[in-house]
Amino acid sequence: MRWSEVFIPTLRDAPADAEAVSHKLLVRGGFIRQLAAGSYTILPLGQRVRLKVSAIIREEMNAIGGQEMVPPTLHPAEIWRRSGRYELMGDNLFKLKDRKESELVLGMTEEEIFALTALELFSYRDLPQIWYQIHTKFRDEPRPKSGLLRVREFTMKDSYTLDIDRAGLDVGFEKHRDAYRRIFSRMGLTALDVEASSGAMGGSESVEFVVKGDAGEDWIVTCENDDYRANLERATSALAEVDDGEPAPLERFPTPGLRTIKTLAQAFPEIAAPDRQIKTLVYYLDGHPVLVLMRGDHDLQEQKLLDAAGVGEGIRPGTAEEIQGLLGAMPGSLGAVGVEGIAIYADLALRGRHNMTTGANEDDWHYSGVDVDRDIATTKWADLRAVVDGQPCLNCGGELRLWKGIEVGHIFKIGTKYSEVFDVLVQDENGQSHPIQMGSYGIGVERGMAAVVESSHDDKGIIWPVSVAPYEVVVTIVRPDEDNVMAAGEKLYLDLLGAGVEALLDDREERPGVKFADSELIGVPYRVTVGPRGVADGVVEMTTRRGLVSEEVPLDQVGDRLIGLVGAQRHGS
RNA sequence: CGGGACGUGGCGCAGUUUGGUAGCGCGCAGCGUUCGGGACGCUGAGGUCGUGGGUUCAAAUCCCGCCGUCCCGACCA
Repeated sequence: MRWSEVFIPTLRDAPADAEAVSHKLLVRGGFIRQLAAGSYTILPLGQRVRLKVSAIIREEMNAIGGQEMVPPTLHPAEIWRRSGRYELMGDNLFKLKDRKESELVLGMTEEEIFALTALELFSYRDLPQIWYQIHTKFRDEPRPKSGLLRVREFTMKDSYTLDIDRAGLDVGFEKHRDAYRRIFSRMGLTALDVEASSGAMGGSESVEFVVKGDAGEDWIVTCENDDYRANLERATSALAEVDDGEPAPLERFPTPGLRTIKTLAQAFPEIAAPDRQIKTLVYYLDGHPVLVLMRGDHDLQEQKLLDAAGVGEGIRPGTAEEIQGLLGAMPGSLGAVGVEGIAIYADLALRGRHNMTTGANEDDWHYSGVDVDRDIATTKWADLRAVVDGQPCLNCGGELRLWKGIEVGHIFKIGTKYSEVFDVLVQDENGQSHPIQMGSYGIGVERGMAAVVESSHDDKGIIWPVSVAPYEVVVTIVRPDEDNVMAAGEKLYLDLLGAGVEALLDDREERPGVKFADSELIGVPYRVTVGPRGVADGVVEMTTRRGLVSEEVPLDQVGDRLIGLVGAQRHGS
């Protein structure tokens, strides 16, 4: 393409409120323009990148036996009601009505649709299957942000595995893990697969692919020795043994004005050190109150509570009034000793502990000598604790590190949730019917693009890897008005095109500085500068975008050099 | 949804406190001089000041409602 003829609206000024680097650079470089909150036009330059990302995904999905299809994104609400997700997804699901007042929804992930399609599978002989689509998803995000990183309409590759049994599901899951590793690596991303919470998707096990980056919204926990990695919503750490000493009797004692873990510990260091206290929190899960017990020096990880309770969303702390009505005391003097009729979730760190201190459900009174197993009617034990930076690794005792990441992919073992709802049954070799085991796997295409920019840029602009670059080479003509220069550049450009290299000819009537700056901003991996200074001597300057290193190359060799360089990197690594 | 901020040519902003009929930089068009790291001169085009109402002789400016966008919190590819 000739730059003078294509639509690449670069900007000198960044959008004022853009906060993520990728947002700024993609707007400035003329890749995207915002239409509304969380809604972007992908401009020609952006579309070239998007198509390359999609192509990589498609190749790798096909390589593991994936079959692409195109289901609708507009669905009857009825289908979502049947799976229970019409309610579960809450306001995140776009809902609308047609002219007949029939209720419709816009797909935000499509387990339901693929499960229905799978109704045409009847036998174990038909399995396994891997089906996928690459197209638009809608989510009514409460807060779109950071350009392409979080939007309301985006392209997702979602695939679904269908298997006769758990073993088959495990195989499909691992195939996806491998495919995802290759996809992200080919895109030039360093993505880590980490254990994650399954959230509203349902299912037993999930792994998230994350790319390190401050613009991300995920907190990731990894061990300094590299043998542990998990999402904070899921992560856990080793705990030092606590010696509780000889059991003492349960006793009430006055604690006037002591309402926090800290002040109580200071007043009664012997019996109320933070790790000797039981913190009692009141939460409402789907409208039902629960008591959540944590060790005094630990914080609750809310997602873990949701997972333990099997609740999709609908979590909130109780208000002071609710708590007063429920337990008869205000926060600061709460406890679960003797409490009945309310579900009690206790963190595993409290298991087997005695000589503990906790509120007595009367303002300004506490209990000491609490034996958790003896005195508290725990409904459910669970790991509810939020990991803190520096805690010891479960596997090796090394220090855990917390860092922010961008979730670029997520793979789930769903199991039979949807196949049971929609009666997707297949017969095994003995003629017995089983609900199909489903897996569900997603990659956000535009978010992936943004993640590449987040992790590959410098103060001049984007640095695209060849594998996803909008153009592979830009031929920059320094003086397009000088015929011999223009002719030399044009010949090189045509030679590159002829060899299959995606070249952009910067033939614009601009000063060299403008052209250099623009090509660096849009991140083309290689630039050849053709100017009067070199053409006279038969040389041009070849510049690699990463590091901006330049060298002089004879004009008659530069084409082959570039064809070789680009060809070697086009597939990604 | 809770908290904070903003809305003025295509982009970035000033003007609002103290009402007087809209300005700067970039970009854009024409001409000329320039041209290996974001040039310069001259000329010019382009604005319902988000929107509806109110106050006033007079509103970008003051008051009220609405809409939109961004940032901080709870959700996700």
